[in-house]
Amino acid sequence: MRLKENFFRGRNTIDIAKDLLGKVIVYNSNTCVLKGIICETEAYTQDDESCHAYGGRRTKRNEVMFYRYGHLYIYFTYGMYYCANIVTDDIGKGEAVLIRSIIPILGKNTMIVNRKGNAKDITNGPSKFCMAFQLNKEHNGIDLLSPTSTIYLDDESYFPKEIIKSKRIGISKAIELEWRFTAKEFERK
DNA sequence: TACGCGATCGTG
DNA sequence: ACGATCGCGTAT
Repeated sequence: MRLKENFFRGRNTIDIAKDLLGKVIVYNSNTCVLKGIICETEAYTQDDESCHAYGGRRTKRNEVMFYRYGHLYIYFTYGMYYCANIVTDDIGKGEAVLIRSIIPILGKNTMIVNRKGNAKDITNGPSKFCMAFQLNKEHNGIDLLSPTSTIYLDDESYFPKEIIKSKRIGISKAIELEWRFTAKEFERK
């Protein structure tokens, strides 16, 4: 069942980051359907120095972070890569969750092709996930909660057996916060 | 207009 | 451990 507004409404970003573990991200492209179980996330809040929208800082790049929860914020980094986030708060707040890793459950062959034929470790990193799903700036600002959107979140009853929290990686500020969440195994209920 | 750096990845 | 590679944010 597709996730609806009530998954986000009135809830804080940290809790949403945890609850996204086990949810399925679906992409209906023109040519195929791709699905993966979200298994690693990182939370980024407004009062978090390493967040693009820290202190309400609003730029052309991070504009989508200030949209309502459920929108997809995709940014370009390191001159080569994209990272995908899900906006988690109300309009004007600027909080989001980075999708760091997924487990492919449908369209894996297509993902391998999208990853230039490299069949190993195809989706275990934020930019690897974007490459496998061919997500780029064209998808920035998509509303995952819209009934007609080609990308959306689905609850297919996968539940993490255990959620491991740890420090976020690849950042230089607020590194002490344990806002990275990982689930290694899931059970279907 | 100029410059330094980055929520990464792949190779060695 | 390190190089690739370029848009963005900040300073001039």
